[in-house]
Amino acid sequence: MSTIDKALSLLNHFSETTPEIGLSQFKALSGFDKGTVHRYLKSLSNIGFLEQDPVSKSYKLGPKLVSLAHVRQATVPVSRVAAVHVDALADSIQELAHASVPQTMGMSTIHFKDGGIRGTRVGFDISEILPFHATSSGIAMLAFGPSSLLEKLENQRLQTFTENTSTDLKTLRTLVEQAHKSGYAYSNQTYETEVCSVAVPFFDKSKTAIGTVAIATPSSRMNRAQQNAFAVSAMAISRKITNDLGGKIPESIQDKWALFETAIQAA
Amino acid sequence: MSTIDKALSLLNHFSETTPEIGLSQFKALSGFDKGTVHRYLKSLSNIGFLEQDPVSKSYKLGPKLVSLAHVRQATVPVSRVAAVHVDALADSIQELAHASVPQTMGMSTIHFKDGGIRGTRVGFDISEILPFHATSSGIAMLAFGPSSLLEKLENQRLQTFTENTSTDLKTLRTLVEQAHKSGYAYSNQTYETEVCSVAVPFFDKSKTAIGTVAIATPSSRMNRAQQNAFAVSAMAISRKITNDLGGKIPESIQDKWALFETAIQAA
DNA sequence: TTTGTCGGTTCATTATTTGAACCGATGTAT
DNA sequence: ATACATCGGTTCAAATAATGAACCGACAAA
Repeated sequence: MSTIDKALSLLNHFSETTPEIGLSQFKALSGFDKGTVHRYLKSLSNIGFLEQDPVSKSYKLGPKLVSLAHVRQATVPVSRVAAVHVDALADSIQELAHASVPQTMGMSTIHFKDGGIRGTRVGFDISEILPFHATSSGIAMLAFGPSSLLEKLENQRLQTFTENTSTDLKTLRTLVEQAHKSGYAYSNQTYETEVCSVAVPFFDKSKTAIGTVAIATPSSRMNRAQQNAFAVSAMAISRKITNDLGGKIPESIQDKWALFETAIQAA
Repeated sequence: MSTIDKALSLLNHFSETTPEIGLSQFKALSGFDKGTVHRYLKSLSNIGFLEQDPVSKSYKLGPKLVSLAHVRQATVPVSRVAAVHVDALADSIQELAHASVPQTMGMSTIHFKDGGIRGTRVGFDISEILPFHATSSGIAMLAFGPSSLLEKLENQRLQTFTENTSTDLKTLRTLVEQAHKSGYAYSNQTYETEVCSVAVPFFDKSKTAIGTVAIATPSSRMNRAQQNAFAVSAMAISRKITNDLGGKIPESIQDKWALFETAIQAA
C-alpha cells in the first residue's frame, strides 16, 4: 500500500452519517500513527480535499471534491442521464430505484429515488458501497461487466452480511452464471434482511457494462410476478440510459431481454 | 512537496476542455518522471479518482470523486443553496452570475448561470480557479474572509493577466480596503480584458465569509449606475444564501449594505 | 494538583519513492 | 522492408521522503 493509497483511504471514513472526523478518531479508524495521519490530513486539506473546522479542529470533506466532480460529470454524464430515468422508474413502479457504478470494493450508487410512501420502506445510504457478491447490482456487474472484476474477488474473503449471503466462490459463480443466463440479477436478503432486489446493467459505446439500474423492495412485497415485472421495467430503463449515453447493448443481451419481455407479456 | 501533494496535483490538469490525459502528456504537464507519474496514476485509478480508457489508455477523472462530492454536499449544502439563488440572479439581471468558494490558489466556482443571450457574452470555465488578486470574487474574499488568506498571498508573486492587473501588494491592499469600505468588490478587466465584475461575500453561522456571489459583464455594458445596481442585486442574493445556510451577516456589513441600498434607491 | 485527552510537532531511523534505462507494441517516414 | 520515434508500462539500485516514539501546550475532569 503506497503512501498515496493510505492517505486517500482516510477519505473513505466519511459518510452522510459521519461528516466530521477529528485527528484521534482518524488514528483509531485507520490504525495509522498519529503523526502520519496528521501529515496526511494536512496534505489533503492543502489541496482542498478536506477542510478543518477552525474551532472544533475536526475535518470534513473539502470543496475541491465538488469542483473535480463537476469536471467528471461533464466528462462522463452518467449521473445526470441516469438520474432522470431512475426517477421515472421509481415513480412508475412506486419502489426504490437506484443506479450504481463499480468501484474497487463494490458498487457505488450515483442516484436513487424512493418509490412514494408505502407501508414498509427500504432504507438507503447513498455513500454506502454495495458489495459485489451480496447485492443484485454487484452480481449484475460481475455477470455483464469486465471479467477482471470477478477475478479480483477470487483472492478476497467474502464477507457475511445475512444468513443468505453467499460467501464461497463456487456459489458466487453460480449466481453470476444465473444472472448471465436470465439477463438480470436477483438477490433475496443477501445484504440486508427483508430486502430483495433486481438489477440489470447498462453499457457504454464499446458494449461494456459500466453500471447497473436496480429496484429494491421489502421482501414482503416480492414474489415471482413482481420479480419479472421489475426485471422488465429495469431493462426498459437500462435501454434508455444506455442510449442516452451513446452506448450500445451487446446483441446477445438485447436478444435475451427481448425474449424475456415477450414471455412476460404473454403470461 | 509531499508525495501525496504531487500525486493529487495531477488531478488539477483536468478541465472541461481537457477531460482525458495520457501518460506522456501527464509527464509533460507535471514535469515528474514517467515512472513516477505512472505509479501515481495507478494509485489514483485504484481508489477510483481516475479511470483509464481500456483502448486509448488515457486517463479521466473517476467515479469516486462523484460519490465523495455527494457526501460533501450533504455535509455542507453550499452548492445546492447557492445554485437556486444564482440562477434567480442571472435570470433577473440578464447577466452572468456565479457563486465561488475559496481554495488555496484562488476562488473556485461552484455554480454559474449565463444571463440569457445578449449581444456579447462572458465566457466562463467552471473548473478555472479565479485568482484572489485579479478578480472581484477574490478581492471580496480577501476583504471579508479570514485575514490568513491575504497573509498567504504576501509571500507569493502575483501573476499579471491583463494590463490592469494589480501585481504589487500595496495596490492589492488598497483594493481590499476599498472593498471593505464599500461593502462589495469591483474589478475592471483585471483578469480578462473586456470583462468587469462585482462581487459580495456570503457568510456561515460564525459570521465568517465562506464564499462570494459575483456578476460578470462585458465592460461595454458596465457603467457607474450598472455597477451600483449589480452590487445591490448581489447583496440581496448574498442575504438569501447566507440565510438559507443558517449563516449570519456581521452587523457592520449589514449596516453598510443597508446604507448603500437606500442611497442607490434614493438616486 | 493530578491525570487523561485533545491537536499538533520533532527528528533519528527506516522504508518508500525515485528515475535512468529498458521492454514490447504501434505508428510512420525513408 | 527498414529504421526511427513514440506510445504505455516496468525494473531496481540509489536517493529521498515517510515514519512513529517521544514530546509539547492547551484544555477538562477528578
